[in-house]
Amino acid sequence: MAEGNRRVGIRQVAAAAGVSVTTVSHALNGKGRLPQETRDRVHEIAQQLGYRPNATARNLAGGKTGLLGLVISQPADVRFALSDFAYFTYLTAAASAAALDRGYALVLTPSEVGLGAAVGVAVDGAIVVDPVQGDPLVEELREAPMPLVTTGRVVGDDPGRAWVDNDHHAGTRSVLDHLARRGAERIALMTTPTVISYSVDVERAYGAWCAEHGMDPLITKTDQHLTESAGYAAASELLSRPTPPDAIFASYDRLAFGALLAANARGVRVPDELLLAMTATESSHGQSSGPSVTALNLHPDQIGQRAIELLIDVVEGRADGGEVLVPTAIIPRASTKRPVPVRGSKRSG
Amino acid sequence: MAEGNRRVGIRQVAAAAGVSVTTVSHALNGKGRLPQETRDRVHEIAQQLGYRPNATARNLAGGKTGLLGLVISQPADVRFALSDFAYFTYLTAAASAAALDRGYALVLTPSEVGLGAAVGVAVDGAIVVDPVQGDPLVEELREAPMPLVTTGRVVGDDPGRAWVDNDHHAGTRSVLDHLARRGAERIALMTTPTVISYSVDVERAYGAWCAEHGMDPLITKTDQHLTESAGYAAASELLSRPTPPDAIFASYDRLAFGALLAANARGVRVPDELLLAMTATESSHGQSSGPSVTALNLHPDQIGQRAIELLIDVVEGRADGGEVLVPTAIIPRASTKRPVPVRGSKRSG
DNA sequence: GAGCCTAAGCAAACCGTTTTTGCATGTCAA
DNA sequence: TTGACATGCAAAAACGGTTTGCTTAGGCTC
Repeated sequence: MAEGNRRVGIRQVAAAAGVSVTTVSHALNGKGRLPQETRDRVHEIAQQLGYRPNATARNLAGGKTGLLGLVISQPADVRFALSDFAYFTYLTAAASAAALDRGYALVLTPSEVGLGAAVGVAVDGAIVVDPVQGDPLVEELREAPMPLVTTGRVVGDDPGRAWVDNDHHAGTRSVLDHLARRGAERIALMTTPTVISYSVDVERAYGAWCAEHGMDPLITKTDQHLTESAGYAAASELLSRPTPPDAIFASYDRLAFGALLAANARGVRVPDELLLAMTATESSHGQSSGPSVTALNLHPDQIGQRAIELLIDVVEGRADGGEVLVPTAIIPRASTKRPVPVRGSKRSG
Repeated sequence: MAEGNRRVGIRQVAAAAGVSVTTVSHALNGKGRLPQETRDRVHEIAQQLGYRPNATARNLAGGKTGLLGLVISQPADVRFALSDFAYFTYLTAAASAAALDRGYALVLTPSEVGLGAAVGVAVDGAIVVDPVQGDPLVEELREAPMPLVTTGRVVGDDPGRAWVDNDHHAGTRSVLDHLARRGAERIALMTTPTVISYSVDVERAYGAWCAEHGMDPLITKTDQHLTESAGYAAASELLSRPTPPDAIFASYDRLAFGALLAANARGVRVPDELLLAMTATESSHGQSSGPSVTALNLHPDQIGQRAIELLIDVVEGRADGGEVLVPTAIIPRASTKRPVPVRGSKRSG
């Protein structure tokens, strides 16, 4: 279809349609004052000629770059390996695809570099993943100012910011409910000291749930390395207490896998003597032995997609702030497979 | 520093330097005929004014997009989870940083989408990671034609293509040597059926090494899911043979972790009764129990960086083909910790 | 002194869009 | 009949650079 010696541009379309380039531009972008008939005709001819607008020219005229940046916030004192987190990979892949769909390109920026003037390319907006409290990058971007969406809130932020997050409050409660229905009476929460909104939300929801259910909260924090070893150590400590918990909710999959190993090592049977649940991504079937672990699925791909959508809305002036909550889904597996007691004769139907 | 009401452009610099925009452009890009003195002066003033060239305008004038695409090739019949591979994460992150350094933006393209006309943005060149034999994407890009660099070769390709890869041949031999020096006499190779140059190279090097050392080759292929379970199953089968191997070289870290579990389960002690080595990335310390596993480090970050460098050379016409080999490094750990026998009285020094 | 060459630098065209401005029409109310 | 006001479209000016040709001044040769 692509005839002619050069790539087909707006001028070729205009010539073929017998109109001016202005009209073509207006018709294709739904602007200006044109009868529907003209719009349709231009569209059709553009289609026939295989016209693809030149994004660079469009960006230049529009004063933008067409680039969006994505940075993963990291605590200053710990360099955890990105690759430990399937979460980031899924989020990033989905975000990139969503951006492409909308004519933007997503560029991953190493957090050491940031997005300041030092970077070779300028971006129209940025996503910061899991901002750690006090991360200077967020401050810097806000000063710029640069359109910004965070996934996970900035702890301590006022309302009105643009962010996308899971509904960790509801998710945590659903896991705790799940464990309680299966007989858990002392549920421990295993989490990390890193101050991101995720940790804060989970702890808070756990605290509230415990208060409501008259359960003593039991929170254990691992060190900052989210490895099986950390989970192993924390679980070993928990299980060696005089009154050990009868359920553990781990806020990262690898902590749960470590906890499972610790239970095995001590001869504590899961799920018979200990219930185990974790927060995870789709891919967290990855543990290699023992019963499969019940998971609260965070849908990082949805987070990534929604973050891009929100960011583009901000960039293009359709939105300013905006709080998007992505629901979580609990996936029961063997580690909590126990009969649910029938209370009284309560039945639905 | 940034004075004036508008962002400083080439015209502002020209005015401040008392020269034309042509001169500024030439001075800053090292083109045209100008005395060094003028170049220096323009540079200095540009610096003072905080001039940053607008990449979009530059691209428009130059007829490029400033975007490079990166796609991970996948076998048609298997969707393995990207996140299983720290390798891809490291490679991608390093590639992105390298691209930014050179004024390009790297965009991750989902392999389902590819890089054809269907994608919203056009790219100046592409990297295909680990092209699987018969991947139509590579064909398509070559037809386009689009500047292309692969990491890992396309199996069956003629020479003259542009690719970056580890020296798997040398790497494999160094692992086998390492195992042999520690007493291994029946080394099994555990790998996968996926046809990428990596698998092919490793198998070939293994075969050659065995022939040279008069060892019977023993290759076991797992199913295509590169999980601990797959490694567990394959290792179990190996260890149940009448004459089991006394060493296993796994071509993926998770296969090795699974093999370790299988050995534990059967009471086979590592490294005393079985030596274990694997191919891996920096982050592959991730197994949760048992001895740490000796690894052949692939340096995916270097692969990513070199691939970008080569691609930009191709895009900008400085290169056409080019074969870049990145060395591997063996990292001895507990799983092969055995005394190396002193042969005769041979000593160095 | 005419002719020629070279170095240094400028003006203007161009890249492919968007957006603003303005000019014909046609329609309708006064 | 005559403004007043939409309507439909075109011309031209951005957007911020790069690139292609000049022009000009000076030095050299004959």
